[in-house]
Amino acid sequence: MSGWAEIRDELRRRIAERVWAPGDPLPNETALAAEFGVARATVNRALQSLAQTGLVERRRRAGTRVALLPSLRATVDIPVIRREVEAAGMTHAHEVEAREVTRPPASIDAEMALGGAAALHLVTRHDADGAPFALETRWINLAAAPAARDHAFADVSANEWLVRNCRYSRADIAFSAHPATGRAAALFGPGAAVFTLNRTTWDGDVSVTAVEIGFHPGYRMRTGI
Amino acid sequence: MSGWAEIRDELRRRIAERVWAPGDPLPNETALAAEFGVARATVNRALQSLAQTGLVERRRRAGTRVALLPSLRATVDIPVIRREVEAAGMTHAHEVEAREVTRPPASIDAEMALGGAAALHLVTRHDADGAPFALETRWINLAAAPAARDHAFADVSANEWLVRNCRYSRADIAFSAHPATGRAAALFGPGAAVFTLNRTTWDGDVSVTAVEIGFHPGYRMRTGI
DNA sequence: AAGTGGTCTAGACCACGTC
DNA sequence: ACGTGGTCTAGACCACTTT
Repeated sequence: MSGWAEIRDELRRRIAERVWAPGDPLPNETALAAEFGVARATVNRALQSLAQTGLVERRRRAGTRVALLPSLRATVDIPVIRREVEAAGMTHAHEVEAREVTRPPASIDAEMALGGAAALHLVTRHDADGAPFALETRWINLAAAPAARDHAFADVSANEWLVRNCRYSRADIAFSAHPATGRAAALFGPGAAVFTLNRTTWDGDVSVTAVEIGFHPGYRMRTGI
Repeated sequence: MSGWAEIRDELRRRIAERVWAPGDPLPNETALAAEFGVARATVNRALQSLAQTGLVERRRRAGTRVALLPSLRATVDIPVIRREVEAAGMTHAHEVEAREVTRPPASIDAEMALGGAAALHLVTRHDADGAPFALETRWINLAAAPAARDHAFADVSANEWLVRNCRYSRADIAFSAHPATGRAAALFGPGAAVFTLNRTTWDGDVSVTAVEIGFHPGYRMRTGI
């Protein structure tokens, strides 16, 4: 019982066994360090790890308490689609179905803060072993990525190209479900429920790209704690 | 430029500006510590933070490199539904629509490793301002939570009761989209696309509960980086 | 005012994986 | 074998927030 991970596990065990019930305060770091015979920094590492998952709440002066309603906090990995397909042992292909420079609809213009400027619009289909895997509808801010205007995105998908050639500092992400419409209905069947990922990427105050990815029926995004 | 967060930001800036391009190695911790005039532990903290988001990859002896394909890694907060509704300024109510002790279908039996034992089956509806918000279908392993057999779950939802009264060490989580069927079709409209969360919770090798929550059309689960 | 967690230091040893 | 990151220590100062 000396590493911070072991101390984390022991604290987690005590919380699970109600040694400290939800809402109860834990001993302070100095006391725990003395009990486990380690430096305070080691206990601090363990407690910060527990706080990150939401199991305990820490406030200066007030101390550390077991969370009353530990809402689960999970880390999801949002992979590059090609990688995800290949990791499943399937062959990935992608095809540009539409590509044009045009003014986006008002909702996209507002979300990307384009101020009425034209943007590059891309519709791309990802296939896994020849079957439609995901349909990607993307807008690229040409002010943030001017080189995209001259790129066909035939070999390298827009996502991979942007990841490699554009910088970004922040991303807003949302998951939802939508009935298949338009092209998605043709690919996935009318009335299919499409798992949808929306992501808007920012470099400082400038939007880089907004993308909506609709996944094939049966797609599951998995994670764990 | 002294705190670990400032050093993290500076390193992130350099990566964004291609001082170190994807795949490039960063200087080692000792060199960075010397450059920034801080202790190595401070640089270590900053680099661990970057590694956690997937921006850099670290291996002993091989050093730290900018990830080739930085797949986005986001932390999603899976809230207690009552909290989520109330946080939106709406009134939460929930109603138990079905409750029985029975043997679950084979898929649940396998997923929860029940070995054919009966479990508590609950169907619960969550409302926000009187409108259906989510439909919850839950199985509770009575071997792990025997007290659940005598609990009506009228006042406190099963989720909150379990969080407060059961321990768990691990959870598998999956998100997907499904067409509304059965009770969900009645609540959300036939053909609605239902954002679905599946979660199985474990205490060691014993499953505690498996729950499927279908959210109302229009529900979005948001996060960011 | 006082006690808590947050962070930093300078040094050390170790585990690991690449060379 | 050896250089890297991973971790730990003992001490210190600080920021914050509650009392």
